[in-house]
Amino acid sequence: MYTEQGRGTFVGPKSAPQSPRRVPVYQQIANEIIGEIKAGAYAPNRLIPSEKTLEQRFDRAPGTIRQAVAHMRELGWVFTVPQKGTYVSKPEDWPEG
Amino acid sequence: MYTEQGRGTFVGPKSAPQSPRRVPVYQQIANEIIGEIKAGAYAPNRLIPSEKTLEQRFDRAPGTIRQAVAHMRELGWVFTVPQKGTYVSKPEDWPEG
DNA sequence: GGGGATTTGTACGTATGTATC
DNA sequence: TGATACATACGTACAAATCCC
Repeated sequence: MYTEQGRGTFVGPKSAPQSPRRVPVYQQIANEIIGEIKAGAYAPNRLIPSEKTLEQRFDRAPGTIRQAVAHMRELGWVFTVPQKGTYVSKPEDWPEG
Repeated sequence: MYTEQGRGTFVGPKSAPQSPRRVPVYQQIANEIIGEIKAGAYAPNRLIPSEKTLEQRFDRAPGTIRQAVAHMRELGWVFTVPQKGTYVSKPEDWPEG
């Protein structure tokens, strides 16, 4: 049973047996970079590769790369300083820990 | 004096006399809709116009409208249910109050 | 159940602006 | 000055979930 704001309360699983639902490309890219951050490839307060560089590495359109970076930003893994670059957040700002 | 995470601490104004910096179109659109929400044009837990409708109303590209909606979402004015639409948040979730 | 319309989500590619170095 | 880097804005296409007959 769950509630959807403004629509009422419903009974039953929200999406059947949790459909596998494909993972968007931008999330796959984000996950890969996050893995590298956790592995220590990019240190806290240090720049990750530029969006341009990531475009080439993943061979994806600018918008897709921007979405990936935005996703990591929302999760707290990185922060961006305009016209400078995107930095790895302090570990205490990382999710689940 | 101010600090930029990862770069150090600096003295002086960050951008001279705080340049007026133009307001992006997506924020202008968001501000206009937020004004209408505050004015009661769209009630809490009710749908705001679809992105398609907003495109026509503001005569802007889809991406710009999506950014405007995303902006309102980040600020807490609305929430989106995929494939259903974007709803006005409960007033207690609105910013500054 | 079927089919179509609606609506948001994802992804592409391009151009230009603006701040930083 | 020039190169780099992110921000904004445009337009297009298709996917996927929902809703309404």
